[in-house]
Amino acid sequence: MTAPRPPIAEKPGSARKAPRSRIQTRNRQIILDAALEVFSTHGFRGATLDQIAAQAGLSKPNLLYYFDSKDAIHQELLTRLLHTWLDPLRILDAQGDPQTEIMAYMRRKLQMSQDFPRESRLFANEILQGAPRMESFIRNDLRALVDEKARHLQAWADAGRIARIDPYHLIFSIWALTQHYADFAPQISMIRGEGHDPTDGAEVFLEHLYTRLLAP
Amino acid sequence: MTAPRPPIAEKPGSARKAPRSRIQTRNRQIILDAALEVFSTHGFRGATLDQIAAQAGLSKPNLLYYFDSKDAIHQELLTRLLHTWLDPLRILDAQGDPQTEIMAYMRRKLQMSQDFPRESRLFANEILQGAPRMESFIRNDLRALVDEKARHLQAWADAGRIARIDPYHLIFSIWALTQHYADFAPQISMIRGEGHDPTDGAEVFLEHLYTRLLAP
DNA sequence: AAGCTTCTTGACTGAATGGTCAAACTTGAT
DNA sequence: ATCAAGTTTGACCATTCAGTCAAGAAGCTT
Repeated sequence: MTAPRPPIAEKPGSARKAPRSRIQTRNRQIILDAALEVFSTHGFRGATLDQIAAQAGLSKPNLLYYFDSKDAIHQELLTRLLHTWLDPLRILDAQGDPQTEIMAYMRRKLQMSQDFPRESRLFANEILQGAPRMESFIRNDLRALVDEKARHLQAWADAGRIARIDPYHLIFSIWALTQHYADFAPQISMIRGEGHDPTDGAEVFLEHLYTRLLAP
Repeated sequence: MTAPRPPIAEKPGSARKAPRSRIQTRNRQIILDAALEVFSTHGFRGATLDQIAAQAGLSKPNLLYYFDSKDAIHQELLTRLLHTWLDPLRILDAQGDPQTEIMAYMRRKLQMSQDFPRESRLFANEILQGAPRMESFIRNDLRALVDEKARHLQAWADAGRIARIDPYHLIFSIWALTQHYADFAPQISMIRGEGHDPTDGAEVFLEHLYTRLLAP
């Protein structure tokens, strides 16, 4: 019944690894940057293509020349984000010194909150929505990594090298404390006065906190 | 030019303190409950009246019989939320025992995360959007309260009754840690397995943490 | 400069959205 | 039972939204 349709030249945004021209690389990046801004503040459903187009300084049809759909832009952002999201924890070394390692992990996460607040908000927005687009990532990749690192933390606690605390809650506490400085930055600014950087004093405080928490 | 328009009977949703029938009280509550569910997961712009109407089991025009607009529903939710949001901190007593007071504050906040996760997510969503609808609340009410309590904490620290830590970051840490269990509950569930309550073990962990952090 | 490809956009479409309205249905006081 | 007030909704409207398309503009290669 269905007539065999002739092969159609793929749009550059499409799946296949099409070689990308300078213009494509540049404009895709501009679009992703604009989309990150909009998605991270309004969530997926609250963001509009017109808004992203305006932010990017491109026309809406032009966005859809580079990406197949609103969904595709969002998906690309998430993919790129999740690819690097695990890195700070992955680096945590079971062979290293417990306090140094955990402290360094905390510092890496805090640094990410300072350097990539929009990515942090994008992630937060997804979780608030129930994480429908990240479920498999969290259930598989993230969970496996956390389980592994939690075993190391537990081993350190058992060996008396750090205090006897629940390793999962230790990890959650680092996520909570560091991401708070990115996700709740407006609140912090309004309370502390617009003068400060929201993270002013955070590193000192968190070092103090984890030094005391971890001491065996 | 404009003809003087006759006084119009106000809709029940309108501003003035109209006396409310049983049906009104009941349906307004049903609507607010449904709206809280929807707004807290999708944010203001991502939520639709149809979705709220479906959740409430009412027709869309019926929603707008009880509230003037989508905005009015959201505003009412925020007003109710902010009215009670400060209470746990307000109770903190400068005359009491420092450790007991701070610990009790942390426990009250954690309890609120368990009891009112949707309210917590609504708040988080607003902050992620830059807090446009809560700016004056944060800049005035919240800031004044935090400043006041921070002075008490500072006095305690100066008197050597708790450790010398930045009082603002101490408060932020309590917000971050307790709200994380509400706002990031899906992530926690997916990592720990659906069996647990996300807040399992949280109280013990946080008590341990603040005991060690606060000790002079 | 010619000719081909890549890029850009104005004008459009169908569906969704916030909101209106008049007519119909309930409720409660008499 | 009656009637006015309170409540509910189907049909509708203007706007916004994601996405399409054909035609034109800009790059690239020769």
